[in-house]
Amino acid sequence: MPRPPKARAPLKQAALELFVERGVHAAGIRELARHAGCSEAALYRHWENKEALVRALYVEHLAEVMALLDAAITTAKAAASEPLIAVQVRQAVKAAYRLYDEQPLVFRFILLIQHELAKELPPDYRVPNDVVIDLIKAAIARNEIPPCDPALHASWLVGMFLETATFVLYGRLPGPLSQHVDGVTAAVLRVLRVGEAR
Amino acid sequence: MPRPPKARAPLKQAALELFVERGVHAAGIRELARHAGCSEAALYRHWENKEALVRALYVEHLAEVMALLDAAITTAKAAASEPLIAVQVRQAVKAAYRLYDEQPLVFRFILLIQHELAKELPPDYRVPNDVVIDLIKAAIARNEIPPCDPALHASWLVGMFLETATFVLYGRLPGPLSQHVDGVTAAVLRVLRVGEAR
Amino acid sequence: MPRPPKARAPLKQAALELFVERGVHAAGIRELARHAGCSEAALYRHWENKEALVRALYVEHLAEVMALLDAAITTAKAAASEPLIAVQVRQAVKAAYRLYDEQPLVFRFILLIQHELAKELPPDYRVPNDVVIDLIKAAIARNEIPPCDPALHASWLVGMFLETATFVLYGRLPGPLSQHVDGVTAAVLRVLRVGEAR
Amino acid sequence: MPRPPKARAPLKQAALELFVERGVHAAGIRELARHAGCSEAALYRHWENKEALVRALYVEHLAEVMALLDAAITTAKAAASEPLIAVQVRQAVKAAYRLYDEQPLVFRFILLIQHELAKELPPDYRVPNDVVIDLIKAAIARNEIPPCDPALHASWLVGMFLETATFVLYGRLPGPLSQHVDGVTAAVLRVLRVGEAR
DNA sequence: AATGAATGAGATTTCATTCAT
DNA sequence: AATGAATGAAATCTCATTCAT
Repeated sequence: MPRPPKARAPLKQAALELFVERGVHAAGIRELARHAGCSEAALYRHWENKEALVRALYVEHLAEVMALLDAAITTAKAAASEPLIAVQVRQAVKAAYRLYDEQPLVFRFILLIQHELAKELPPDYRVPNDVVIDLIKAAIARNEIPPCDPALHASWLVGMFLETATFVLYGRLPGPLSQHVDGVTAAVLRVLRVGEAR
Repeated sequence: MPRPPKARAPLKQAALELFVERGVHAAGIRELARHAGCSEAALYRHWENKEALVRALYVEHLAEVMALLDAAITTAKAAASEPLIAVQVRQAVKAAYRLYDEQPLVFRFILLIQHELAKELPPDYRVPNDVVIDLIKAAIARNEIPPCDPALHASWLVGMFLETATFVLYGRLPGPLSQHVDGVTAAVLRVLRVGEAR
Repeated sequence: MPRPPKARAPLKQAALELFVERGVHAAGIRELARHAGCSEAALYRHWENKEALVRALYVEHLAEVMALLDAAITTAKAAASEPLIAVQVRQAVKAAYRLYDEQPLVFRFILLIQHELAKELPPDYRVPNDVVIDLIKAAIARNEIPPCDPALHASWLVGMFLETATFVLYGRLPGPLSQHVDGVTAAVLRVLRVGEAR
Repeated sequence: MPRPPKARAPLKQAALELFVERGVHAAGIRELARHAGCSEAALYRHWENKEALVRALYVEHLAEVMALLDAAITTAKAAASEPLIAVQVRQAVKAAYRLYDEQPLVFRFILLIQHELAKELPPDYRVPNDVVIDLIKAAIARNEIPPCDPALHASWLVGMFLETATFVLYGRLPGPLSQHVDGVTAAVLRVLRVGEAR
């Protein structure tokens, strides 16, 4: 029975904090180790190198988010008053915004490095954007919204969703972010023309 | 009479290109100088250091964008068929997206570093977000859209606008970006409930 | 009739100020030029290079000090109550301390770089220390003080003289330095055993 | 268990040698490292930067000197023929000059950078000058010397003490410095008017 | 197993000086 | 004649990584 690794979790936490606070490149191994309360060499026991730690963090947290979204969307049930897409959007936004409020670092970290890491992921790697596109396609198929370009509309949904969070982050909107779930949902439904389907 | 500066403009151009292509931190002074065809030290005659060059680039191009938006918005005229806000949004989006298509580097550079530099600007510095907020306030005042939270709705407009560009940038949507002007405008107007004002 | 050089004097003044304030090496040509209100290249019109400027400043001001001391010493007249050496010491100290109070930069500059430049001067170059040694030799010859090692006693005179100034400089003693002329003189005379000659 | 530091001591020794020999600024990190037989980066594991190394050297060696002086002064015993102050001065000068003769680098290093570093020390930091001032105050209190301004007289003692060393350093006086202990002591006692109290 | 030391490569920046206008 | 631009060389420092204990 091997003893559990002692430096792994603190390093991940320190990395999350420092990467978000100071940028991935600006946070050096020395700082990381100090923050985590371990040695600099410890990192190399658990990951190949710094870049691998970054990738691992990204992939793991992205998987969390994906699971969150998938759960929110697949468990959604249409109600008498509301089509499925409406419930799905609300649930998804609610789940994501709760994550933001509870673990802002995770959310911000993903935002922060998605652009840098976009090229490194395998091209068929499924990301939240894909979830949204599929969501829209399904709603069209169910005739809940008029036919439209799914990618284009997905970009709008994602944009509204993200920028609300950004505004809260920079203090342009009051937090917690969760209070804006209904607002965002309503706006999204307007963009999708829910209920206007032929 | 000293000789006229010969390295300044090439350095700015090289910075724009390399910062966008490889990231601000990954592009080193050596590379900048090589691209600009000058010595590394030349940079330090024109800017205090690399960071100052980044800031200068950001501020200058941001001013360009602000001028663009202001011009688009102030020259807009309401038509019989359309309220002023609709024309303003279309003009603004069109102007910005044309910039993106014609000088993608400028647009991408601003996108790229806005988060890093947000904190460095003086807190009362007027940024595009402020333009959008004012735009919405004015539309409310003119009774063209129902009363709403201007900052919240601004975040949505900005989000839709930006994410469309991001999707094009990463190949999720086809370019040129200008072809999406009308789509974005229509979606924005739906979010603002143009014409639904009581 | 050539026009008088315009940058020479300001550069010398700026050099004196900055060299004393920040150290000879820490004050760069750029800073010098800015302080002097001229171009960086101007320095090279008037001196071979930076080092030559330093040397020139040193030599010129040292000559001033030497002239000061020589004048003070040669114009001194013995009185009924006081032997010549006593008057000479008082006059010399008075002259030097007045310089300190009126042009502290000159005094401090000489102190500052004497160690660095000691090696560069021609070995027979006459410096204040030599003046003091000669002063003591003459006093011995005149039988005003008992025979002694002139260099050794000179080191003490110079040490007392300089350290008093240093204490004032660092606020360990109150200024102006001139108020300490009589004290230093009296102490010096005790060290020299004036009046104890056999 | 990491490996024990192997570069720290050699770096300190090299710094002492090179700083004294060529000046703090003229001795570069490369030269330091070469002399110490380690990499340039090693310096930065043990000190924040070059300046911190200089400061550390200064503070450490200054503490040595202070301990030396304190020991010399507190172990001094008055004799029938000599008041306490006389013995204290002789012991202190002897101890300090022995240090000079045995470890000239230490002594010269302190002399060399005292002016640059004076400002950096905390204002209440106790330096040799303070020891001398206290020495004089105590002698006055014991009625061994007439009342006088302790700081003023301290400046003279320190000046005589230091300048003797400086003269030896520059070859104006023969070495070893220790041969001048009695001379300096006698001169100091004359300045202090030992035995003239009352 | 785990540490802090050590390192080579390279980053940014400074400098005194020369150059082109 | 006088300037600010330009520059090569070198300075200081940082970094991710490897090493010896």
